[in-house]
Amino acid sequence: MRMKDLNKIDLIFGAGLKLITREGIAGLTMSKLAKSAGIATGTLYIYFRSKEDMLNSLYQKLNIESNERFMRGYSTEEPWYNGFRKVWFNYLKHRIEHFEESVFLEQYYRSPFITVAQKKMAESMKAPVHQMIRRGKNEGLVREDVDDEMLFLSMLGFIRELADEHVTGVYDLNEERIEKAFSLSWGSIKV
Amino acid sequence: MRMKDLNKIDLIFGAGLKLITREGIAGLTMSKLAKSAGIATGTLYIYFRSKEDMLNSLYQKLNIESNERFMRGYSTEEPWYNGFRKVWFNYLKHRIEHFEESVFLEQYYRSPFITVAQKKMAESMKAPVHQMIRRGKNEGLVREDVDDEMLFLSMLGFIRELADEHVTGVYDLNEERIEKAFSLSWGSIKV
DNA sequence: TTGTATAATGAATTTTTATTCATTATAATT
DNA sequence: AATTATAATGAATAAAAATTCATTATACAA
Repeated sequence: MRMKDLNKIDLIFGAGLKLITREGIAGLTMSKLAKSAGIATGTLYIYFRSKEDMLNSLYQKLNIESNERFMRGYSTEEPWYNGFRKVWFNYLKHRIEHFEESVFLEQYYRSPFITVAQKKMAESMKAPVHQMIRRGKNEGLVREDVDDEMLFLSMLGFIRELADEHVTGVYDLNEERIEKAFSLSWGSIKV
Repeated sequence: MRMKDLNKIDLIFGAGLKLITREGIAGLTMSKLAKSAGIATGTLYIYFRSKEDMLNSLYQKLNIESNERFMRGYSTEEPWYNGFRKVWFNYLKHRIEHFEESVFLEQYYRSPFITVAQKKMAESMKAPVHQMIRRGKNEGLVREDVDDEMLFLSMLGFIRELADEHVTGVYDLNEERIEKAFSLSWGSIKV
């Protein structure tokens, strides 16, 4: 008995992300997807029930994966500043190296495909970063006069713009600029 | 001889933006659009050659309108800080009051519909804000050790996140929080 | 008023896209 | 090596969406 080729799912996902980055979810068709993945259109339906199912699965996978990456290497054992720095760099690295995923996640969030449960889940994923910020406050390292969410957004928004412009070739990021950007972020949240 | 009803174009644009905010460009169909605008599908084709033409026109209009709003009231006659504050508030106000437009502009940017010329134009729209930042440096008010684009992005990214979360009901913005946010932005770019 | 050019309509048509399915190929099992 | 269950194919079909067009309604001009 022949088995399903599990690599094929990743192959499809990869091709999908590439197409979506170029022309959005609005530009994605099943035949383009199959062609780009180098398989027959019918094969798509062996791995996914429908186009909607394919997009749902992709979202599910990426949402978990990417949120896992943000906190990688962070530990409450380590000094707070080190952890914060790690998370900041993780996030920038993530937005750059997984740019296509970010584009997809944002588009999917405003597509006919997302479900209510998925919207809720996305929201809950922010918890670990909030915890980190609160710890920074408790240790007297982060300013208390600005609430957690605002601090979070100032960091997140900045990194996001930096990465976007870098990837699209508008603003080239080098080691020096990245350090500068980090110190800008840190400067605006530290006590 | 009966004339075209020019209000109808805005009616169509308005209905389009509402639908796109909810389900993205991927979710927009001409029949949904007509229904939502309260007209017949055929009527859409009196005002626009095609769906693509409709989206192009909408983009063109919004891109000009929204960029015009950012610098509204800014003048080199006034003290720099006042102008900066004005632009900062303009931008936040814009992202909140014209949230649907922002969603559309971003999706359109990664859709099969955008043209190369439109991409270039979008880039060139940033010039006035850059000029403002340079003026701030010349007057010794803005830190020289960070380049214009980075300062721009730190401001832009933060405002954008704030507005998004506010509009989607995740983070409620009040007078006090807005002032706090502005001082956070200003604090990170001032000398 | 009346005529007329054009706006508006929505069902019919065309085009595009998603999905199915009969057929072939292939990996695992005996 | 033969069997077999299922993967893979891509042309055929179904479904959805864009666009057209014959018909009707209406604003403007004479």
